[in-house]
Order: sequence, then C-alpha cells, then structure tokens
Amino acid sequence: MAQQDRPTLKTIATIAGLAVTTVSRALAGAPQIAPETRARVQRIADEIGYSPDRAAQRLRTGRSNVIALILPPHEEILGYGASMIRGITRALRGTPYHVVVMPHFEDIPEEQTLDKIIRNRLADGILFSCIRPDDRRVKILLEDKLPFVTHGRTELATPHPWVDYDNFAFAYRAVERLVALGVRRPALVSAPPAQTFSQHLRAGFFRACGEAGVAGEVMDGIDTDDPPEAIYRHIRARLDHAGMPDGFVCPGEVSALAVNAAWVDAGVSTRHLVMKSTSDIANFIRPRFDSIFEDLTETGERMTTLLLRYIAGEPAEDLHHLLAPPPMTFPDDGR
Amino acid sequence: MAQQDRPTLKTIATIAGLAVTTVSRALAGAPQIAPETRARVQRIADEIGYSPDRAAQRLRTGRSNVIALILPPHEEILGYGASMIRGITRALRGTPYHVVVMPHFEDIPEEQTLDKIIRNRLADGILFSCIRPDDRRVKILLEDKLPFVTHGRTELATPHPWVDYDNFAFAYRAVERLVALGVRRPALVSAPPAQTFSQHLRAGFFRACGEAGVAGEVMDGIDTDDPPEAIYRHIRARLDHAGMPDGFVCPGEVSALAVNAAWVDAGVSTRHLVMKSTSDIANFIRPRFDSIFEDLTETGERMTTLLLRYIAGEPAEDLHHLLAPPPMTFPDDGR
DNA sequence: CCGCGGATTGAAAACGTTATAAATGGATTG
DNA sequence: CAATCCATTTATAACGTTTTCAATCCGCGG
Repeated sequence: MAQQDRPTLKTIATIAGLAVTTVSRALAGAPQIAPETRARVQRIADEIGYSPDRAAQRLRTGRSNVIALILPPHEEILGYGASMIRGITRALRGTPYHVVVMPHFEDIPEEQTLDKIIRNRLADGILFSCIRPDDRRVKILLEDKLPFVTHGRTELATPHPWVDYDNFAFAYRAVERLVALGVRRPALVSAPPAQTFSQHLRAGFFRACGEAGVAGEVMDGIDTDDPPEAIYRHIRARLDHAGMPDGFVCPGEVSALAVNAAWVDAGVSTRHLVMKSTSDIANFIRPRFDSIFEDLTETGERMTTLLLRYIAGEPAEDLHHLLAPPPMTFPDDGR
Repeated sequence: MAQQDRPTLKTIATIAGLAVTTVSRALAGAPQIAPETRARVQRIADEIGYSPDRAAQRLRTGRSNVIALILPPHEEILGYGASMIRGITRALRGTPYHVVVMPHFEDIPEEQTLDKIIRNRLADGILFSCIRPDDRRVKILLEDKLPFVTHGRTELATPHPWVDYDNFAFAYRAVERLVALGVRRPALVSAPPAQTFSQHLRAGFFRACGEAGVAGEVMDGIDTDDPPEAIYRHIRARLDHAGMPDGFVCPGEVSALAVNAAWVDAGVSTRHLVMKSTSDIANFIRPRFDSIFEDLTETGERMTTLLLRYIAGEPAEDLHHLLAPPPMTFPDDGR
C-alpha cells in the first residue's frame, strides 16, 4: 500500500501538467527552467513528499551516493568504529550520501575487499585506516581513480588525501611529562610496527628522551593490536627484570589498563603513565593517570569532509589535515 | 577505463550467443533452463568476473539488499556499535546484503529516521536497539510491514522478532555473588528507566535481594545513559551518607569504573562489585572485580540471522532469542 | 510577412535488470 | 499427416532517472 503511491517524477509531472524531463530539471535547479515553473514544481514535490529513487539515480548516473567505511578486523582502539561513524554521519547530514560499513575480514586479502568495491562501483568514495608507509591499498585506489581518504599517512610520492593525529607530538609531550614527574627510564608500548603512525610515536618518544637525556625503551614483541592479555603478560614479565621502566607511554586506554594491572600485580607502588584517550573512561581509572585526548569523531568528520571535496574534484595536494593533540588532562585537574 | 568493460548480462549473452533473458534466468538458477546451458553461462560469468549491478536489480525488483542499523545517539556500552557491526557483517557474508549505518540524531524525532527508510525503501530490513515496553518505532514498522529485529523486548501484543540478553539472570546472579561475598546493602546502577531491559535488571536485582533477605537499593537519578562524570558524582555523593551501599551491580564497564573511582576517592577500602562486561578490559581493572560477559558480536549475528529469516517469510512468533549470561568471571580465575 | 534567435518545454533513449507472454522446434499422439 | 505437447529460448516491456536532441512559442528585425 505504501508501495503504489510512492510519488515519482511522473506523479509530479501529471499534477503539474508538465513533462517528466521538465520536472527533473526543475528539481535539479537547471538554469533553463522558468523560475516560476521551478518554484511550482518544487512546491508540489514538497507537498506530496517526493524524494528521488536512489536506485534509479544510481543506475542512470553511475553515482551510488554511498561512502564505504572499511573497519579493521579487531578493535584495538576503544570505540573506534562507533566514533568514526558518528563523525562520518555528522558530516554527511543533509547530503544524499549513506555510509556502508564493510569490515575487513582477516581471512581474505585486503585487496579483494577493495576490488569488489571498485569493480562493482559499490561506493563513490572510501575511508580506511591502519595505513602503512607503502600501502598497497592506497596504490590500488590511486590507480583506479576511486576517491578515498586515509586515516594515517603513507610515504608514497603521489599525494592523496589523509587525516592523521600528530602522534609524534603526543609521544613527545608524554615523555616530557613523565620526565618532569621524575621518570628516568620511560617505556613506550608499541603500536603495530607496520603502520606508519607507529614510527611517528617512536620518533616523538626517542626525540624527547634524547633531549631529556634519559634512556627510553620500546616494548617490542607486543603492540596495541595484540589482545590486552598478551600486553599484560609481556609487561608483567618485563617488570621482573633488571632496569625496569618507571614510566609508560600508552597509545590507548586498553594498553594503559594492562600496564597498570601489571604494575599492581607486580607490587610496584610508584607508577607514572601517560595514555592516549579516545573516550571518557580515562578519568575514571584509579589511580589517576595523565591522558591526552584523540577525538575520533572529529577525525571521521574531517575525513568525510575531505572526501566530499575530493569527489567534487579538488586536487589531492590540498586535502589533508594533521590533528594536534589537545592539552594534557592531569589527574589533579578539577573535581 | 575500468568503467566501460564492466561485464553485464549483455556481455555474457553476446559471448554465449544467447538472449539476455536466458542468461539472467540461467544465473538465477531457473528450472526451465537446460542444465547444460546453465553450466555454460555460469562458467562464462565466472570467467569474465560478472557480478550483477545492484542499482539495476534494486530498481527492477524493489529489493535493495541493504540492512539498516540504527545506532543510538551516544555509546553508553563500550564498543556497542563496532561489536554489533562485526556480528552483522559476519552473518551477512556470502549474501548480497550490505549494512548501512544510520545513527539516530538527537535533534530529530526517531520516527522521522524510520519514515525516511520506509518511504524511500532504503533498506529491506532494520536493526535497532534501546527498546521501550511500548515502543513507537516497533508499532510503526509493524504497520508498514517493514521487516526488523529489535535488540531488546517490548510488551506489545503483536509478536515481532527480537534478540535480548537475559538481564534478569545477570542481575540476579550478580546479587547472589555479592551476598556470598558478605554484602548486606547491594546497590544497582540503573539502566535508562524507559527501556525495557532496565525493568528486567531491577526485577532480577530485587528478586535476589528478597531471597537473600538483604535490602537492595537502586541508584535512581542517574543511569548508564548519563555521562560517566554524572554517575561518578552521584555515587560519590551517595557514599557520604548514612547506610552507604557496600556492593554494586553495574550494567557496564564504564559505570563500574565510575563506581570504583568514587569508592577510591571516598576512601572506602572494602569494595565488592559485579559488572557486565562487553569487552575484554574488565580483566584489567584493578582492583579486580567479578564480571559477567555479554557478547554483542553474537547478538548482532543472531539479530541478522533472524532478520534474514523474517525477510524470507518465516512468522515472527518463532523469531526471537534470549541470550543466557555465561558463567561469571572471578578475579581469582587463572593467571 | 518571413525568418531568426532566445527562452522554455518536451520526446525519446539509455542505464542493467527481471517478469510476462510469446515463439521456436522437435517429439508424441490421434 | 496434422495436431498437440513439452522443453527451451526469446522479444518486449517495464522500474525511475538523467541526458541528448528536437520542438514549440514568442517577439523582433529585416
């Protein structure tokens, strides 16, 4: 019943006594249509609640009005998917675009997921993360001229749109803070080494260590992609050895919790830690630790805005954004 | 370039020397096609990498092959969106369905979001949560005969497909455990009272309290939809008054962290708490607390399976599933 | 009075698919 | 042998748009 009476261009055309073509043009705001006609058509359309059929538009124009978000197979960052989606949809409000989410399954090569999207033109643009310096997916998309924005940077010569968090600054300031608290042997919980931002973290970490004249250590062997259980065990074991770190830089709340648990269970009493936080749970971890926020919703929103501009034809050179870490949140703040 | 050579039915028809209709039928597995022809067509299709155009199919058949997931405006449950999506896409593998995510924005009435989906036939089925006993959205969808599955139960007479977690059992067992630990004044952090599952929590909570002969208390005035900050303050204030609770039941990790922070900051030393956990961070909170797991990925997967069966025509009466809480995880487990 | 240009509108085709109805051909039957 | 039937294939028409090209109307200058 709701089926038949769905208004189409023909419905409007009949009511207005015009041709379908004219109605289509009027609604598209074509210049050749008499202003008065345009207004009348628009009024009728609003009245009967017309909205264009996506399938027909897509079939005719080849544009799908769909943005694909490719999610990493496991969620190492707390609320990553949800925050990004919130940002994306916020940027997409008022546009005809929809978001479809396609997680990258571990058992099929990542190129295959992309191939499907490209070959079947499932989306007008793609957003994805976990970027590597020499990312194959980026190369593929550049070749196939399918618009995309990455969350993270590559080291490729061809420019492409990206949004990234300044992880160098994060790690640098985290170490600065730790040193100020008296830490002499800071340690960094590693991010997945294959990903570009992991290098940024290390660079910032070691730069600050060097400048402060302290010996920094990266917890190799585990990274934030590993289950918290593994991180916990690795750190717990490390704490039993000589020269144990007396301060930690954690790229996420989960690793921070794991480090703290290891500390508690090892009976270490004075502990200093700076974590990156992506939700508001950081303030409720006890003991309190310092944290620097990364706004993933804003990330998603910016990525989407850039993507729309890229789709609209702006050159890739101008389309990137490095998000600066906000001031650190100290435990002694407020409350 | 990848544009022109995209194979269509016509491509196959030309190669095979058949009519487009025949090819379409052959691929659809119609019985009237000669088995040999069917095989040949299939082979050609595979060879040239044919896959049907979604837009054309959708235009012709009216089916969109899209499942819409409506996300609540804020994420009170850790990783809710991401877990659900993982489950949904897992169930959708191998089917032609895509997931589009449409968050429910707070500034527009929830019916409007649904209306858009219904009127424009944006999806063949809908998944949504935050269900109320007398949920208007459910009524609308029942009326419009658009297939859907809810995450949570209503109290409506007309049956509809749903998946839910047994929150009664969760709260009941949580109190049981607390009492066994010596708690005499258990408190429940409230879930949003308007939602059905909040009643289930309360019922389970008070049933167990009654049977154990202890006086339970519900933290009214705040609920898990409130920012953790608010929960913290409320509990913190409560702890300064007489007859303070000596044990808490928390419907999520976030509220558990808030309660613990309040305890720590109030200088309370013996603390007992049972939380519902939806991620693996529960094990890394210190001090360790008991937790009962809710598998949101499985929830998403089951909801999707039910939805597909509903779309396929199975009666709503048979399509629901109550997920039983797994055994409790005790702090002294393993490690 | 005719033709012309500008301003509007319209007819027809196409996008790739599926549903309906009809055609083809060979074998079976009266 | 003509009529009938079954098995298989095909032509055609939609679905709702947008685009290309043509038509119409009008006033105006030649």
